[in-house]
Amino acid sequence: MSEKETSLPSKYNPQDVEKGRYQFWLKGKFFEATGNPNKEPFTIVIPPPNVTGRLHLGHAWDTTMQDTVARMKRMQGYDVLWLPGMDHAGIATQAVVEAKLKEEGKNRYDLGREKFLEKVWEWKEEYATFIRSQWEKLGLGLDYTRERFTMDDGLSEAVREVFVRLYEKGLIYRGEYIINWDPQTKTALSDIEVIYEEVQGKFYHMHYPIKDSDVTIDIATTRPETMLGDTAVAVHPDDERYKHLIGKKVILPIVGREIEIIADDYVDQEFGSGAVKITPAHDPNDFEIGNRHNLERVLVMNEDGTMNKNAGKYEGLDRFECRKQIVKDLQDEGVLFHIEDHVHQVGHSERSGAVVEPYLSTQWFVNMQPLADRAIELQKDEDKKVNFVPERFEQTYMHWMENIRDWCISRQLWWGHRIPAWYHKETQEVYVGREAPEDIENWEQDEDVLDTWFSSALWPFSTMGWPDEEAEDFKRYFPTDVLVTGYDIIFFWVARMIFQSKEFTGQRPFKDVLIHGLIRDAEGRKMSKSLGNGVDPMDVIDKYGADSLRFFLLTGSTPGQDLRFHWERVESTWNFANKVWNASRFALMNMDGFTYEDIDLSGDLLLADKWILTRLNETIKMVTYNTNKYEFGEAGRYLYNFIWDELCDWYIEMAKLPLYGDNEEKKKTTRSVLAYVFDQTMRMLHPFMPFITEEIWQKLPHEGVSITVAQWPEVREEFHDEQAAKEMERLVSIIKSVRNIRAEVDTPMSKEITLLIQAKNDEIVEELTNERAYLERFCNPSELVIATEMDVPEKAMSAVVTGAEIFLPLEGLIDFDKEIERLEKELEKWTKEVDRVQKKLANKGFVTKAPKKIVEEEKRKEKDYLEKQANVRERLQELKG
RNA sequence: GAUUCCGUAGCUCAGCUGGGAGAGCGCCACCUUGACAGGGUGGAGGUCGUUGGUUCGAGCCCAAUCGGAAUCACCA
Repeated sequence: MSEKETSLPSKYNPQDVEKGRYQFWLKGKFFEATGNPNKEPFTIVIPPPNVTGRLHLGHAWDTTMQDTVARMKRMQGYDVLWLPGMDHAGIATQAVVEAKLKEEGKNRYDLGREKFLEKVWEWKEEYATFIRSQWEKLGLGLDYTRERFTMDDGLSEAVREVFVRLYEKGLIYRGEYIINWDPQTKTALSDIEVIYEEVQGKFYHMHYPIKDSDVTIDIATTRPETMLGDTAVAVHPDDERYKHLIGKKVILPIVGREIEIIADDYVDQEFGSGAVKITPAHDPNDFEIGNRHNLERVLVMNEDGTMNKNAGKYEGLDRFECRKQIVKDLQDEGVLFHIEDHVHQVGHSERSGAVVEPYLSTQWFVNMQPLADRAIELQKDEDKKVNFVPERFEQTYMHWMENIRDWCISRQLWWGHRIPAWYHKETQEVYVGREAPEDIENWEQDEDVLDTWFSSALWPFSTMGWPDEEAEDFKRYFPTDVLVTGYDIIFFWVARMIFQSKEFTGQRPFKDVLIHGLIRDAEGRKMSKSLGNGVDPMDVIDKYGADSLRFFLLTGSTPGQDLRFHWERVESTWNFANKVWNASRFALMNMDGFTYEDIDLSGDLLLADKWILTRLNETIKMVTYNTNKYEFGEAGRYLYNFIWDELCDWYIEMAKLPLYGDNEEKKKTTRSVLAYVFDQTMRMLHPFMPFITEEIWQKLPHEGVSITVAQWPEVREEFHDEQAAKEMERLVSIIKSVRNIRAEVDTPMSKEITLLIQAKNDEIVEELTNERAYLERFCNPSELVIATEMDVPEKAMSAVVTGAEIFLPLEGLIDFDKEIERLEKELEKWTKEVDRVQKKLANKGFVTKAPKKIVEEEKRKEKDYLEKQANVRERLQELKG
């Protein structure tokens, strides 16, 4: 083994530790899937971030969880493929590039389609580089040899393949329907891209005059400007109030158009006046009614939300300006007779925030029902279904699938996968195909592109070479093992991946899907640009290091819950990292020249050694178990407690005894245990804090080139020592009691005291005598007596532990009244415990029905408590007497 | 209207498919012990929202109820 630097600076500095480490990993190709046939594959595909900008804390959280799983699996010997990539994010990306153009006083039409797309590609390259550098800072073990982009050739081929196949099966169709129109970005949206918000609006009540009569019919609306497109008034067929009017004509005010009063079951007699204006071109329900009654569809708006020529004198006005005008005019004409406040839900575009307009338009749709049915069916097979973690999200998913609506997939954008449909210039014939038609000069391709999510839905298999089903990666790494994402995109993405995967590969896209929540600010608000409360993960890393950020994210919440960001909590994880650092520093300081080959655990182990190895076993068990269940918080807590409380506070303190002593044999054993425990601990901590653990591990006696490919710790039964655990417990109780009494009488550790330990039997005397050195180190006695029988001085403080009583003769320091008071409290405590246990044991139901193990445990406790109670009582009587 | 989540120490949250209430931060007292003063030791602080039920036993299961949040669907 070559000579190496074994010392560490006294302060943990994440910048120094993390610098260059990622390059070392990449150079070693530790993150590249090997394809090794002797290893079992384990696959994760990254949820591709949008190429619109910086990664936020949500990405950091999401990817850290994936990295943690991937790193553990890699160490466990799997051939791990964690595939990186990015999403072209149609609307979002086009919007930012257009915004940039606007700054230059241009728009996309000035450039033209081709030039504009060149600009977007430039933007994409810039941000892809930026995103990769952020992944690097987070320490993500990604296989860059397989990085993908949703608009790569291969992925685009997959998109066309899926489109064509669905079209050929009749599952994709084109038609004129009411869709959600965003007048700002001038594109159609799918239903889930519309966010409904409660808005304080108005409810306008109007009289529509009935032709050839002096009566009117009252109707109400929240969007009075749409009345320009009314082509009927509908009432319920059974409504006694209106039955006689059915078939009569109404003169549409302002417009003067004659429209019919029709009867339709859809109308709710109870709501409003029971009569509804019907605008088939601007309302989905009215559209349906219009179809049933063969009504004319009158579109009154342009694509940008201004009124068109059908609006007559209102032509050119913005829809909201038109509303104001028309309200005024209707009032003047006496048609509009009442306006009331009305709170209702108004749809807004997820991307632009604009009020969405229900709008008649020709678009492409996916006929969802058959696909959804198959996805629902999939969940019925326990071995083939997608396992949601936490389980409850499966219900959310299923509910959506069971109430599925057709998916509008065309978008009036330029950035994205252009729809593979061509229209014959003369015959208007439609051609859908993987390639353009041969006599291309006679055809025109559809101008529109596909919804971004159409390509993301194929991500788990399009990235692996599909539609080539013989592609090696596809055969080996698909289906993937786990997908990690937030609950906010279950519908957008998770659900769509599942039905597309089922349809095209016949399989689930991933075995597990781990759903996490949202990151919020310290007050619990969503982080958003408008609030300006966002925290840049790179700022956190600059301040506290990636390891601290990661550990905070992993341990900050439980699966499915939201996570609040608190700087103080990141700081406290930094403290933990610093603790790990300094404990390792101590270990290294005592390991000069010690090599991995020198580790020898076969010698005589001291109590502390046996105990820490037992605790290590337990920790390995719990960390592995919980990480496998994606319970990173629990796993992290086991690591934290083991390292801080057991390893640092007890083991290291106890190890100082042999390390600072002159028994070379014992020193070597302790060094072995230290080296072994630190090695194993660093490995376990590595998926959580990759940088610091690699740094320390490299300096520890170790074997292998990188901790990233070191073997994951295994429980070693030969190290499990129940007896040592018990003895350690007694020892710790004694030490803590002494500390307590010292605190009570204000006697710091530096002052020596006399310590008398009266053990219950000879075995315990022997046991404690063996551990005498520890007692001396931790209690600092001038005199230490351990015996079964002894003259107990009257003037002494005392305490009881299991199997022994301790006395500290502290003449002059003791306030006897206070000591009696303290012991009485103690007695009360044990009496209470005894009562509780005895009551439990006297309960026949408990003894007969509770598991044996529990009953035995209670019996053992009863014995222990009775003994302690008796000892305290006796002592109290002595003092009083 | 349907569904879901949350309510536990001053604050932020854990609590492992029911078996004696935990952590971090904050607070109080003490400690310059040779890895760490961003440390150590000791301590205070909780009717586990409320009420019922199931059970030998409930923070955990069931029902109801109060309060907070989210998602979906909505009547013009």
